[in-house]
Amino acid sequence: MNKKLDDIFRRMFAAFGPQHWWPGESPFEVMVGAVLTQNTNWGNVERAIGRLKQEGILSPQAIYEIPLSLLSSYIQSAGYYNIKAGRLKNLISFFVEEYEADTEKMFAEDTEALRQKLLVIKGIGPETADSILLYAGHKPTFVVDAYTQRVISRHLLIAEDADYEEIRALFMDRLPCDAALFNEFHALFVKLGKTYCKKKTPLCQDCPLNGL
DNA sequence: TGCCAGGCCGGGT
DNA sequence: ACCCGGCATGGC
Repeated sequence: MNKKLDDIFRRMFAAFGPQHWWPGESPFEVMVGAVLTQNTNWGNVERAIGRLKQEGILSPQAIYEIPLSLLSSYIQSAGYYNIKAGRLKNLISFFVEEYEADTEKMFAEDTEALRQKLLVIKGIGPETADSILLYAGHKPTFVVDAYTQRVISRHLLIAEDADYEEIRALFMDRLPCDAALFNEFHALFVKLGKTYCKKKTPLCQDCPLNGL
């Protein structure tokens, strides 16, 4: 394990403890949440998921069959609801048609092969695909998000203009390939980012990573 | 009150 | 191959 990354992980873990991600009750719920949370506050997503439950349609078959306009009205609180309704449909259609809505079957596939298939789906980009693989499938892939990017560029670990795959490779090349580690690491980046590394505060005062 | 949140796509250069 | 506008709600 790379020393600098090890230090970062230890400091974040010491500061915040285990994050218990993903906050969802089933692999399927994680898949839905992964789409709904695109560029969106998690609180708004929870409300949308609650609504889907309340309407009794938080299941692959129900989402597969429901009219697009009705789906978008239920997920309104998550924002971008017209776009996201379509993206959800795309993902769930793939899930139903290719794997009979069976997560066991889907995640039995080779991780890298499945990742490439997810990336073909319209509305599923690298972060959403990796979130599904890691948090729904417990597959060892590193999730990179805006917080991860901001934190590591502020702490001078990588060029500011590094792209997604570059940053993902940085972690995957230097860490043991362990889904539980990747899970906690990413969740801690989000926690740290929310607490100390916001956009508006260029100086991360009291950030546990200061002085590394 | 504006700015921001656990992105991604499509069209233009 | 990049760059940018669009998509939208709710909390602080």
